Amino acid sequence: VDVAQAARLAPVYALIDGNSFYCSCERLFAPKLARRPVIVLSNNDGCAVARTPEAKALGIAMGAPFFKIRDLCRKNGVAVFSSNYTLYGDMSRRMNEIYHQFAPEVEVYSIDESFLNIVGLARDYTAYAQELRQRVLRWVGIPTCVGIGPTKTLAKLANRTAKTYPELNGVCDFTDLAMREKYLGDTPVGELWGVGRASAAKLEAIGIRTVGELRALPPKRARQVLTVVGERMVHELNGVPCLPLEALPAQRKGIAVTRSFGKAVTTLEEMQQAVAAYATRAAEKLRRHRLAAVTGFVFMHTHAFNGDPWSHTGKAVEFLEPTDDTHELIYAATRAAAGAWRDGYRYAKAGIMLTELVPVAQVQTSLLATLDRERRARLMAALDGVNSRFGRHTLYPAIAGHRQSWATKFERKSPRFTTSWDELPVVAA
DNA sequence: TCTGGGGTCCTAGGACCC
DNA sequence: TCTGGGGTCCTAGGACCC
Repeated sequence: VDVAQAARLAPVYALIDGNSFYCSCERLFAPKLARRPVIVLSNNDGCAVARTPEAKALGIAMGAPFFKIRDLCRKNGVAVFSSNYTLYGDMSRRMNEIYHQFAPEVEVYSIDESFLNIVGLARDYTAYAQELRQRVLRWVGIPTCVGIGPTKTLAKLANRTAKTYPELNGVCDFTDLAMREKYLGDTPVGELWGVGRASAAKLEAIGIRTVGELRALPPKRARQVLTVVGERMVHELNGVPCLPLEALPAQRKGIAVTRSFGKAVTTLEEMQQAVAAYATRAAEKLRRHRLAAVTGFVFMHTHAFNGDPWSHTGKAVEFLEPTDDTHELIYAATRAAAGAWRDGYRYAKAGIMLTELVPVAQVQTSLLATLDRERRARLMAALDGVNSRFGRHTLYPAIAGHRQSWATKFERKSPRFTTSWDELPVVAA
């Protein structure tokens, strides 16, 4: 294959994603669950965020609160897991390694979806995609589907089609006009990538219900109804690419660490402990991305669900110099938490959002700064080094707390089978 | 009498994605 | 008792600049 020549051709996008990805990761290490319904819960064991087809068939909706479906799950033998992001992240990394063997340009779109530009890499794109699926299944163990198209939007639709129609065997190619004719037209417009509830209602109001009808809309009209986003959509549906493959991730614009509490927080001391722990995590993320924060925001709020009085408060944080220093972030965040705190509420959630970020390499230092930045940076490097070698929570600031009464719930979490020596799977033979 | 044109930056809010 | 977290992009309007 002449990769340089292929790159000059109009792109052919392949979108590959894991089937019920989080559930498939759990099944991989629990083969007994192969035919049983499986769901994975959100943080704090709150809602169902991943379901196998067997679980969907029981009527478990995306986002269903777990306490409402607990009985249903027990009666039907549904295997229920907390989110295990370490495990899912590692499986995702392995899958993307394989994608790079199949295509020179790969865009990691989400933890379980990647776009590949496969133009010119095969005579028969469907066969190529099947080969890719087989290798991922054999080497990583995760079942996938692939959608192919001349634009990302069509590849997305093709992927959905591959999942919907079993006779396609997991691959659908929309560079093939006959395939588009056969499967595309009657798809409800709300299924389209980028059309949510609000846009679907606007389209409905002008009599557009299906993808086929939207495709026939004049682009200028689409712009009137759905701004430039709608205009791009119509072009993409007609095979004119407007969304390029982004192989290099763009610089992050914000970093957030926000969590629901496992148990309501009612004292400022606990709140500051939680906020310090979140600031610690935020600082780790900053350093991993080689970014420093200039401004941010600490917030806390109650839950209206159970009749608790409503309170949403927050306070800005600002740094004299951009920083990625854990202790500087903790100091600012705990002070902001004290400023935002109001007595007498049962807080259910808090977080820190860092909003203005600059690359560490471009930090403008202040004449007034008093910190010894170089020593601080060495300390942070040592901290990260220890935690990377011995596990994330080996070394942490005392204020972030050893006993965390408010800690987010993960009561049904599987082991980190592939990333922790203590949690390796045991095989009996 | 005649009163421009073109641009940036910031913010808030809405919408959407996985 | 129990309802997630972390992102991006677009628009409109105001302030400001030359």
